Amino acid sequence: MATIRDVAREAGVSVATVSRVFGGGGVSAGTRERVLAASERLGYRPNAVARALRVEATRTLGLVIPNVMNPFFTAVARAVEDAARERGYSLILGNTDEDPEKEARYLEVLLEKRVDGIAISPARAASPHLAEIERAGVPVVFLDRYVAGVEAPVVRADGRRAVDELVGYLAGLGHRRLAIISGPPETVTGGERLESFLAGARRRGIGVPEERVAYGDFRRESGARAMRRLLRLAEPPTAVFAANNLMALGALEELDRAGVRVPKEMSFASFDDVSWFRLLRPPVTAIAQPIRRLGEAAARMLPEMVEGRERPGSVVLEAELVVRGSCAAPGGGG
Amino acid sequence: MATIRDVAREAGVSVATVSRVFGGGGVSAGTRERVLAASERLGYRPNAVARALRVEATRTLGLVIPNVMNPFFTAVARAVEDAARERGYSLILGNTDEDPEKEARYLEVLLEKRVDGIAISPARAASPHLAEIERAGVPVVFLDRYVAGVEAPVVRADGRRAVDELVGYLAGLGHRRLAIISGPPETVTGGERLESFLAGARRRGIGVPEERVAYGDFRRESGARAMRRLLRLAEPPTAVFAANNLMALGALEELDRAGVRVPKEMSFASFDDVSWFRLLRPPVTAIAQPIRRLGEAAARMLPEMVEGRERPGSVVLEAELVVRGSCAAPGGGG
DNA sequence: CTGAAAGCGCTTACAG
DNA sequence: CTGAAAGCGCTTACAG
Repeated sequence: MATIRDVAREAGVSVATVSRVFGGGGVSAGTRERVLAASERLGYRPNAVARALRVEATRTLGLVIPNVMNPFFTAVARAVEDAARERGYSLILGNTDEDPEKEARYLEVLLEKRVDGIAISPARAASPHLAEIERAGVPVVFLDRYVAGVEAPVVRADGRRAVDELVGYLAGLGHRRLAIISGPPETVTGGERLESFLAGARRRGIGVPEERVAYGDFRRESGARAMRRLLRLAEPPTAVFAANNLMALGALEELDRAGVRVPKEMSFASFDDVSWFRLLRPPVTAIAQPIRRLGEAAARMLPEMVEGRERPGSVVLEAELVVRGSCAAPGGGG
Repeated sequence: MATIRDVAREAGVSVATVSRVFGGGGVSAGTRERVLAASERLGYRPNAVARALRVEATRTLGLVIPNVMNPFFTAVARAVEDAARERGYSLILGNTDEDPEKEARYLEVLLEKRVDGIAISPARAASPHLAEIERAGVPVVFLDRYVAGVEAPVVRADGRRAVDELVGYLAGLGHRRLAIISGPPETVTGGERLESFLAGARRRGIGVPEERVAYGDFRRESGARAMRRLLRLAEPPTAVFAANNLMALGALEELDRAGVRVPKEMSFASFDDVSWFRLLRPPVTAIAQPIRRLGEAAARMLPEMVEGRERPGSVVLEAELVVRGSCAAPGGGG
């Protein structure tokens, strides 16, 4: 591929002049035209890696998320990507599969590739690489989850109030045997949803014995497994809350397979709302996160930090309970 | 951030030696240790952009898809990302929103960033930039869709047989008023699905008048709009086929909103299978693409081409009709 | 407005 | 095994 020198020679100018034509310096109209014509003839494309080396900025951002297959992250990714593109940044995508090892590898690569900033939803609450990144001065934004001890703004939805509200709703319906399919408690979101569920139940005089807390990993298969286990209990729950959309999918598939009727024989609700929840019979009661607003906030934040305009503060929005038809009074009393 | 010179000075060796330690040249055990210790102390991370400039390879691939929110592309992206990572490549993600302009901008950026290869599902059947990329010698593989005239392998599922089979199935059920919610006919997949649907109907003596061909853009909202239009027809169809998953979602929402009962009052089928189709009542009859195998094929291919081992041939797999419960005899004869 | 030159941080023949 | 030196393709003070 043609280089800036080829173009300079072809146009009869210096490489500095060619650089100015593409970089936006002052160049006379005639010269500019000759340079453009020459670069057209040669099919010249400025080499962004040479430029990045020189100006010490890659115009590239890293986005590290646990799972592209999760519609929540997919929607956030879309928003981030959109805002990044608009501001002239590219996005390197990293899918960690909730695996801290993979996450560590990705962070190393992003560091070596000298990305200008990183948006990350960390797999676990601790990460040595994140501390290194902080030291290296690379702007970081946490998405949905964060790790303590790292000075970086967080963009997330707080689900505690909505989960408490859900528990109240279930209690009001008459449920006393509540179960949760929890995410990993060591993640912020996993821990928060579990704790507010448990606390909400306790406050209402409802005990949730350990056997009715089933731990999953936020992925679909673990949701199915958890539901299978809950259904086999000597005293199965009358209402189950899945702590994210993917585990809800697995749990619903399992209910289907087992022929358990919702909400007649089992009430069900999910954290995260997904478009197809409304199409199910009954439509699924869920806790919706303001995804679009989250994505936009994250997307705006990173370029701001990169360009050093300011240190933005965290953005914490509220998740909302959306009552639909998947919960009813226990004991077939629907 | 520390550079290779800092490490060299700290370890009392030349930069060449430091480079060899990280690049895998022959270095004595003692020297290696001193270099590693020094780089540890300084928190050194090799600068991949300098390396890329020097070796003329970025170890970065571009992935350009029409829509991250489409579970099909999301699954393919995941497979590509996985295989890329395993082979030491990063992935720059580009979301075109089916917009040829956005696609063109992305391709320019990828070209300037000197990615080692590009996997793309083009928005339209023609693209001047793709020709330039070919000239530039950047390896390309087409995913799902391709543009004629560009010499690059394609990885896709051929849906023609399955669509024909679906039409036969519907005809066998007694349907004579067939409708299709088609994708843009100028895309390979849009055109192919529409044509095989029309041809299958014709061959069975069923005419599909123009008013029963509703064009969408492969996105959800267009599916809803199309279904709304079909329902308002003086002679509405008795069976509707949506040409992809997102338009199917929109169409199903519209059927729901209009209170049309499936399959009693309307038979419905979709191209693309999605996990939640099985959870609907009735479960949706669909044409499934072998996504995992497609993703794996694409993922394997690109690094192979980049490393110049060979020019792989195209991979065309077959889509499969999965009959479930959303189609029945017309006229409430379910 | 334009050009010569230094330098961004690496890798890699070449020599020893 | 180790080092000195050239060069990858740019940008940007500095001088004219």
